[in-house]
Amino acid sequence: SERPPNLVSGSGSKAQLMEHMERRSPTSELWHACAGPLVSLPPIGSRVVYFPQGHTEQVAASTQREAETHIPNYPSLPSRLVCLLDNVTLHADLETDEVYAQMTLIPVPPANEKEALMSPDIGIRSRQPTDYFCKTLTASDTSTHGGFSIPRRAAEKVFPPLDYSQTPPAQELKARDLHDQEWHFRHIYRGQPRRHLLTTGWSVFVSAKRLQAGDAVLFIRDDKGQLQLGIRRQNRQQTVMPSSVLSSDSMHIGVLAAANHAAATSSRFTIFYNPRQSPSEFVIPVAKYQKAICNLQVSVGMRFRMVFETEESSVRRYMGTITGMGDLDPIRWPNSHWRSLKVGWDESTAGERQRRVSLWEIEPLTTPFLLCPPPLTFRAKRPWGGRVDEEMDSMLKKASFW
Amino acid sequence: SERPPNLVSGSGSKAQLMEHMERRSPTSELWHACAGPLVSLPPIGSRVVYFPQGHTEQVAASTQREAETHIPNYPSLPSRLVCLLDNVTLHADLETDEVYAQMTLIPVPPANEKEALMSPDIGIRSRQPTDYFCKTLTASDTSTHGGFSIPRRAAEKVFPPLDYSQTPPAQELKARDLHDQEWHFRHIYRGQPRRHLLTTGWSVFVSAKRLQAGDAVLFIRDDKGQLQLGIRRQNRQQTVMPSSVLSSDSMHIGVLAAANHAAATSSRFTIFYNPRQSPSEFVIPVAKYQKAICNLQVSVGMRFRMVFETEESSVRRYMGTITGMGDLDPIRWPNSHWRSLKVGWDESTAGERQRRVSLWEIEPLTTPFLLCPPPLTFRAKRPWGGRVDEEMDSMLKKASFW
DNA sequence: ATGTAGGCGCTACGCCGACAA
DNA sequence: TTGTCGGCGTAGCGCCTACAT
Repeated sequence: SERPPNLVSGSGSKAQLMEHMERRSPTSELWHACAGPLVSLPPIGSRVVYFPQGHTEQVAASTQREAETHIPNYPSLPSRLVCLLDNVTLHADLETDEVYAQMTLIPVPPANEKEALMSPDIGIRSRQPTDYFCKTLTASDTSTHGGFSIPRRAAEKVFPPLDYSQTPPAQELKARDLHDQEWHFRHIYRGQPRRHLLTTGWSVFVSAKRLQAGDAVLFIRDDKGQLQLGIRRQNRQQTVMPSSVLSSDSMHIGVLAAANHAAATSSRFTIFYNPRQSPSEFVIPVAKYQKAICNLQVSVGMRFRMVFETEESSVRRYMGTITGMGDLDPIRWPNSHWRSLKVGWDESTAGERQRRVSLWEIEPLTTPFLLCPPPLTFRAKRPWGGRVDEEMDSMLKKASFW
Repeated sequence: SERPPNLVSGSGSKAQLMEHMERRSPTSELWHACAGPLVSLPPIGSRVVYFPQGHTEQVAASTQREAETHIPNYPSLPSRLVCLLDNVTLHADLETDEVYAQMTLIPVPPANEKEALMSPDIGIRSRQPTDYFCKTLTASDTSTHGGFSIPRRAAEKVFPPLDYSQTPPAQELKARDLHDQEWHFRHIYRGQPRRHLLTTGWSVFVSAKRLQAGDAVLFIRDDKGQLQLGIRRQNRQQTVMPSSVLSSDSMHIGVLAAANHAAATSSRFTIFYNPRQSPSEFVIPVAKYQKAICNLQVSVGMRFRMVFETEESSVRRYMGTITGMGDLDPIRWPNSHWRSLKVGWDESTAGERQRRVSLWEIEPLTTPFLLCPPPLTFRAKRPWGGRVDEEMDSMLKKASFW
């Protein structure tokens, strides 16, 4: 069998020079594929609820420092801020390819908060791409000894079909990463039994991205038929970032002071949301928040389900019971709904699942008890929403409360 | 001639796993060698003057964003804060080996500021190690084609002497980097004409540290005769760090809010000082500050000298003239001494030298005019100080003012 | 269906002088 | 004195199949 031609990874070598310049934003499809099935971003122009508490949790997770006690209080900063989502841009870290979103928020003046909270749910949940696959790399995939073994169904679903009359069938694939950088691979179907492989070009990709066994790669075919590829690193490393720029305390204070100042002046402020770093979303569509707060009557002992991402990047629901309710931080953030529920999980493997969750994260199993009038457009038709909303709807219908 | 034995870079392979854990702080000698000859840190327990303005300049340099206009004002935060330097720890970035210092400061209550400003100069300037060398890497040094060419004098000064009876003379060198990680090199004296080279082990070091031509390595022999090695990267990259954790605005605000809160409560706060990133030192010994403010009568047209670091990491003085005086930011920081002097430089190659400097950075060429009484211990004997102080002393002696 | 290992060709890494500059 | 190059030997990269799970 003939040797493969000398494929040069086109822009791969020049990449070193451009390493620290972002060329283009990732496509929405690729970004969401990397972010995972649980992540959805509220649409630009919609109203959201911002939780400083959740934001500081993300910073703490990034700096690997817990919040210190000597952080100043901002008595005028409420535990939740209703905001206009002025802008959202998608990004990927230049070092790690970790995805994050930059959001600019404009706090709604307190006088208009109530009204804003009633704004309709115009959210179109960003859906996962359909023609994509994600594979966790094995030791063989990342070793220098060979190439990348493509799961059969994955190759047939997303890669262009091979010409099986060739012996062996092979083609050159081009795929663009989150920074719009192009990578070249030789895709071949060979071996006994037959299998799909990426050979030439794969190792330069692995070493350039510093992939290790346990990390995952992800290929999608976009609506133009072009291939894109992304990375999901194993939780292990996740950019520990001791920063050396700002102390964790100053970062913590910076989050609060920025939000406080923006709230006081109704001016724009900017935050970064790292879906795979942050323990929970801290920018929530008002409708989702409002439904959870007003429509659900929760109580200790109540059973619920909650969605989690599986190893294979699909979703799975875990069952649990509410074991308590109350402020996570009664001193600093009294009367906050952030992680106000203490919960226990049914399965014994629940080691790493949170012991505290927020109202809007759970799907109750009992019929909800309505406390507030629903938003005006509540029964209006709208695009296919997330599962939580969908099930809320069906439950409300069953309750036939009005 | 026989082939070299198979040297394995001892901890180099395991290093991957430990990549994100700091093992030990750099030694003071190595840290200062990497920081360069201009950098000195005030001693723990001494009084210092902290400039929020200078601190935000460093943050701006790190995030590559200029300070935005919509940063809130902190009217109660003065442009300079007299502080007790509670602690200093030395560090090196785990990704880049860039050195930085973590300082914890405790603001002195305004009532005691005047007194604190008069505290004696107990500073022992951290001296550069004597047995060290620093070489900027050439294309040959960093290419995969060969090893590292050691300047002759450098090798003879810092490396253990070779046994020149061998043919060729060679030895194994071990050196620890800023993270106390050990690296192994084969040191050989060969070629026609004879020269010192590092061969085996060098390329793994270059690729692990991602060194490029233009970066510099630096070897020192410490007081126990052990070798240490550090890195000074070319200004080019210098960890651009788009962060993805905190917006540059929030960082900026965080610096100010943290200082403001610490000043208001006389409580400890933490800052990072990146000597090779920051345009200027922003934590100054009170004595140095006080001398510059009180003892110098500066005026437009006055000639001065100022110390800069040369390419070869030694020092050199440039001549200039004061062309103006006034606040750098009259709105936000009125009556600040931070970069209050506008200057012009004699040499036409002054492209990258600052157009604005602070009083304590310059050495005036005229006899100083004393305005305030000197600190009590001013004439007391003290350890060998930095050049600026030394010259100040001699000038004051010549002036024979009292 | 796909992870790992043995076989083995060949590239490029890296050790060596020879030259300049 | 020291930067770069042509020369080469060989380690290990990477393409292939076999085999196991």
